[in-house]
Amino acid sequence: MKIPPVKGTRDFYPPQMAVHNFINDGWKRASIRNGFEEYDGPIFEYLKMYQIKSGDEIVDQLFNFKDRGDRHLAIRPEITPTLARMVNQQINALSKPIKWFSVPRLCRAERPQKGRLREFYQWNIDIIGIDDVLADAEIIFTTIDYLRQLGLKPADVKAKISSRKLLAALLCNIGIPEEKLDSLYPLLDKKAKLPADTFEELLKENVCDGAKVKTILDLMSVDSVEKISDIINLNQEAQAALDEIKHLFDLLAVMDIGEYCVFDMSIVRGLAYYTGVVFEVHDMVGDLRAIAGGGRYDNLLRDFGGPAISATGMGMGDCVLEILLRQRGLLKDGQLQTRKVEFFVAYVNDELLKNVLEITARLRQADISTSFSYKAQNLKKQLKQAAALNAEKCIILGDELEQGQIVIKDMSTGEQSCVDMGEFFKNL
RNA sequence: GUGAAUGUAGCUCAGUUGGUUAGAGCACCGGAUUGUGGAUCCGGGGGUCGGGGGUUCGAGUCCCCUCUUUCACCCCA
Repeated sequence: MKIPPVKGTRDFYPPQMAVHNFINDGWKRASIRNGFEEYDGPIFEYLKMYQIKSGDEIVDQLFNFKDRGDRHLAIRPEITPTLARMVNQQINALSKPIKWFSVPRLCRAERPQKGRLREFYQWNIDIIGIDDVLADAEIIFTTIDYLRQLGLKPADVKAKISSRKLLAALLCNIGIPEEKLDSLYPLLDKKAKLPADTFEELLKENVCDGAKVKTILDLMSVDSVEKISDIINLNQEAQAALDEIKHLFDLLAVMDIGEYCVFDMSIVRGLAYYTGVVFEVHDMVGDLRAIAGGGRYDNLLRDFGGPAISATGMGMGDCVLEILLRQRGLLKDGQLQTRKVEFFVAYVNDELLKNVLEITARLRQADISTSFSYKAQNLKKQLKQAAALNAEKCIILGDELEQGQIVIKDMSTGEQSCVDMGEFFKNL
């Protein structure tokens, strides 16, 4: 009986594994050079953990099950709750700020579509304990630092940045009641996705005031922080939020990623728990879903039973990223080697197999990758196999061995020389 | 969860209005007088045509159901 792979999962054959490692290694290097430490947690947690942050509706969006002790568990759909739990558990022992990263494998029980599978990897970086846009700037910088290092230019990707705090203050400023905000956010978040007239229609239904709708529409389409004060008179709270985001853009410019960053009021993020700066990284050419998203979530640790400590972070999945890199020609099939040995030991007859094994074992003990043929096929075959393994050099064992000599052949130049075996090992 | 499209060798696809033992390229394996590689040539293995049911003398081809994949919606942590 043939069993197919599960819907929305991927098999990583060596070439795909090479791609995965390429992405994963880049994430790790970017994290480390930006001063983050790696952590990880279990791949399943109590189901309840995910309900705290996302509500009960989340349950059928994730893989959940009961263990034999009747505990309701779920495979992690995100790692932020685990991070909150881990940090809370040792909050007094951890030196601040906490700058941690992780590349968890996550599962969500959704129907797969372009750039979204049911199992994927997501790079997460978080800074906990810094209530300053400087930390948000660090998060955005690290995100862009990685993308830029891959070869993506400002014309390819942009971080669209806004602020929940600013949005809330502005909406209150124009007279939207505070209790209405939570229902308004998901609608505003859809602005880019809906046709302009549909969006306006829905906004009218929600706000029921023509003048306010007009102001909101004007606000949502501003492309720079400066223009906001042209549209409405700012109260103190809104002014403070505005100054904060201005400051953030100053910092980003100083860090030399200004070209990659734009202010965009329509970035709202669906989730309720964001409290300050929010951002999404988007592809500027195609119509891919967001490459990365993040923001400040100052209440989350408290919601998980810890102290009120501010936090800000970012998540980037591997699916959209891979599509983007392929579209831009920054990742090509066959570009990444899956096979590579330094030495391939060839031999001309079966009596020499012992010598082959001896030499191979010695090289491997010296941490030099080495392979050989399991059959003493003709030399042509063996060199062909060596080439297929991307061997740098071949050692050829033949009659010369009687004088303690081996032939070393450089596979890229084709040059070969006869050397004394003792000398060879001495010079390794 | 809703809707649409798709499914023939490992991969990319041919397959005539239903008609004999279902084909190609690439890949894989093996050979071309056994001590020199990525080429070329020759040969080989491999498919219950996604699965099940139906119509028919006869189904890869037509009908129904189901599964997969893809795309969009919902959602997007």
